[in-house]
This record gives sequence, C-alpha cells and structure tokens, in this order.
Amino acid sequence: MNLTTINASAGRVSFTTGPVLYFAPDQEVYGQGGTADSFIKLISGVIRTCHCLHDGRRQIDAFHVPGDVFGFEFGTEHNLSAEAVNEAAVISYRWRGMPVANTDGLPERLFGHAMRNLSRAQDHARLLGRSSAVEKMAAFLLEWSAQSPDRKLINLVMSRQDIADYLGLTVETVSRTLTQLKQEGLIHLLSARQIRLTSIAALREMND
Amino acid sequence: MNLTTINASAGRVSFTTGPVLYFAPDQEVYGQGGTADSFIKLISGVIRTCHCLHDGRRQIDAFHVPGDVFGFEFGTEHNLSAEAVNEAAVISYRWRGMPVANTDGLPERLFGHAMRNLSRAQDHARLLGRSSAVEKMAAFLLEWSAQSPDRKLINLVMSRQDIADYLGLTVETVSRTLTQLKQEGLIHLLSARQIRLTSIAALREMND
DNA sequence: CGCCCCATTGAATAAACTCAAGTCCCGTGG
DNA sequence: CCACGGGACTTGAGTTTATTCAATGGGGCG
Repeated sequence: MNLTTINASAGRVSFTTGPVLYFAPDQEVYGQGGTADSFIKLISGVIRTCHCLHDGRRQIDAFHVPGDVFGFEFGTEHNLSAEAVNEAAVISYRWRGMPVANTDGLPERLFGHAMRNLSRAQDHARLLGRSSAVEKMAAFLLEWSAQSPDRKLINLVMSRQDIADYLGLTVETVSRTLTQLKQEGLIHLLSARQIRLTSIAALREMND
Repeated sequence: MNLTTINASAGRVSFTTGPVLYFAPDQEVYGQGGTADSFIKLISGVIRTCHCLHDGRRQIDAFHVPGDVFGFEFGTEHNLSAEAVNEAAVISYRWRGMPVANTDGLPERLFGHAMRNLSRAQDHARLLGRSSAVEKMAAFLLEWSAQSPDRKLINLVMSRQDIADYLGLTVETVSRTLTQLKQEGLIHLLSARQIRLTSIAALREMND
C-alpha cells in the first residue's frame, strides 16, 4: 500500500509567529465559521472553545489554560469559536505552506498538541454520553483540582452557565449537584467560585 | 502512538508499514491500556473505537470506515479499544524513530488524519451534550447516509446496542426513536438493519 | 424447523429539565 | 460607609424525557 494514498489534506505544516494579543472577558478570539488560517497558544488566562447553535444551545468543547495550543481545524474554517473567560493573553501563529523539512522539528510538537486535544475531546465525549450529573460534576472538579496550585482548593473562573454548557447540563442542575456534594460532605463551598475539596478520593471513585 | 517519545526525540515521526491484518466480527484490534506503538489504516469493513467502564457502561467514540486512519494516542497507552464490527482488514503502521526529513512528506498526512479525528470527536461531543434522542438519531442516520452509495438507503452493519453506545442512549430508546421517525414518515424500516430515508431534508432540519 | 439472539413494545420509575421565585454577592453611587 | 441595584446563583414545584424492568415478537443460522 502506497503511503501517498493515505489522504490528501493538510499540506500546511509551517507557520509564522505573531505578536502577543490581549482579550477582555467574553471577548471573541476567533469565531465559528471564520477562516482557520492561524492557531493559538494561550499565555495567561482561560479561554473556552464552543459550538453555538442557532436556537441558543451551546456546547463548550474545552476550557483552555496557559500552555495549551489549540485552534487547528480540519478544513479551512473554524468549527468552534473561542472566547476569553477572563483576561487572557495569547500568541497567534499563522499557517504557511512550507515543506516539513524546513521547519526544524516543529510539526511533531504541533502533532503532539493535536493529539492532546483529541484525547481530551474523546474523554469529554465519554463524560457527556455515559455519566450522571454527579459524575460529570465530580470529573469537572477533579480536572480543575489537577491544575490548581493547591489540589484541594479550586478557584473557578467561569460561571455556572459555562460549567453547565461544558457538562451538557442546565445551570440549575449544576447548582443542585454542587449542593448535593456539599451535603454529602465531599466539598465545601467557600464562595460560589471557590471550592474546597474535602474528599478527593470519594470524587475519584465516582468515575472509575 | 508514543507522544512522549516524539517530543523527547524531536524530529522523529516516522513508522514502518506492516502486513494486512484481518479481523472477525467483535474481534479486538487493540485494547484499552495496550501499548500504543502503532496506528491503523482501515482497508475494508467497519471498526468501532470505545471506552469501556468497569461497570459495563460503554461509550463508542467512533465508527471507522475504509480509508480512516486512527489509533494515535496521547501517551504511551491506548485510551480506547478498537474492535471489528464486521469482517475487517487493516494495515498496521509501527512508529519508529527516524528523521522527519527522510519521511518524504508523511507527517502532514498524519496531521491531517489527526485533525479529522479531532473534528469528529468535537462534533460527537456536541451531539452527546446538547441533543435529544431524535436529534441524535437523525444525526446518526445522516452520517451514514453521507457515505452510502445510495444516500437514501442505509445498510447498518452495527447492532442497536452499538448505536445506543455511540449516541449515549439505551437500546430501547434507539428502538423507540426509530419507530417514531418511521411513524412520522421520515424513514422506512426495510429490515432492522436496512433503512430507507424518505425525507433527508426533514432529518437535516433537526440538527440545524 | 426450531432455537437463540436481536429488536420492539409496554408500564412504571427516575433523572434532569422548565418555569418561577427567592437569595446572595458585588460593584456602584449616594 | 451604607444603601441600592442587578446579575449570578440557589432553591422549589411540576413536567418532560429517557431509563429500567419485563414481556413479546421476529429473523437469521445451524
């Protein structure tokens, strides 16, 4: 089997580095349907990528944190839109058509980022398809716990609506689920956006 | 695929081509947790990739069709397992450490496949998170319609359980939803696994 | 021909949603 | 500094949707 038959897409694997760009909360970084001629590396802040349906339903695909590289798309348009959750700084990289051999080892890194995004999307799909509200909430809390300086103390930068749209739930269910976890003694709500995890082990047991 | 290796030994993303392998229905192509030292190109048949939870719940990530290239993973282990749905033939490619410059433009193709898989996973997540049973079913039928020789006649190779696990539903709900679509005159069930779409337009309207 | 698995159908239950009210922050302005 | 206003969050009651459990039908293969 000739390898050239694998596929004829994505001839672009080189790019140029742009300046650092700053975004205010809720500001759009790139839009659904926009030309996907560049991708993004997040420097600081949190950015959400999401599908928006005409009827107002929204599915948040991912919350990106500093270091994340995203915004590659299959095709020429962005499938998702990206918006800053809080104050965010990014570097934009513009695609260029250049031979791989000239790019000095960069494509593998990109490939790695693409793979990480793929892996995340797959995990997310499992969460959305086969989990109850509590299980979803527990998984969400653990995700953020994993990247907090203090694993037991989470500072949420996003609203309940954002969480709901990420987990495929309604705001009300998110709220109720959090109070349920609180009443079960697994978490402690210091404020609406600051949560102490009192039993990470118990949260873990919920998903596997 | 072993991403760590790739990032560590930057500049090495080549692989060797293996023989054609054949799989019987329900036979495992690779397993969850297995070493991800190779990836797959599907030649004929259909293969499903899925997460299996200890309690029996299963989420099918994708149904792959001939031409699809998959089985890259972020990390050293397979996150998903792959099983033949019907008789399937694949070519396995084993990752090797070789300079990019010697690979004659292959990584871009792989990147393209990764991007396609990513795009699919994202669409799938939206479907799982923000759709009703009918909407999911309609999307599923249209997916298969798009790659059938006759767009209006679908031959399903997978069971109702497979469909349910792909759409995040139960078998019963899948069945009920199909009868509902039948009663609404949108589809015609020639047999359990052969469906005629009588109104593709109406099915499309359901999702956007 | 008959069996067995797959699929369908039914009835009751549970989970999450909708609609509606009420509360808590938090920033603003007096 | 405190009162106020408004958005975000929580809580409640009732409804919808999909699930669970259970039984029946049907088609393919030995």
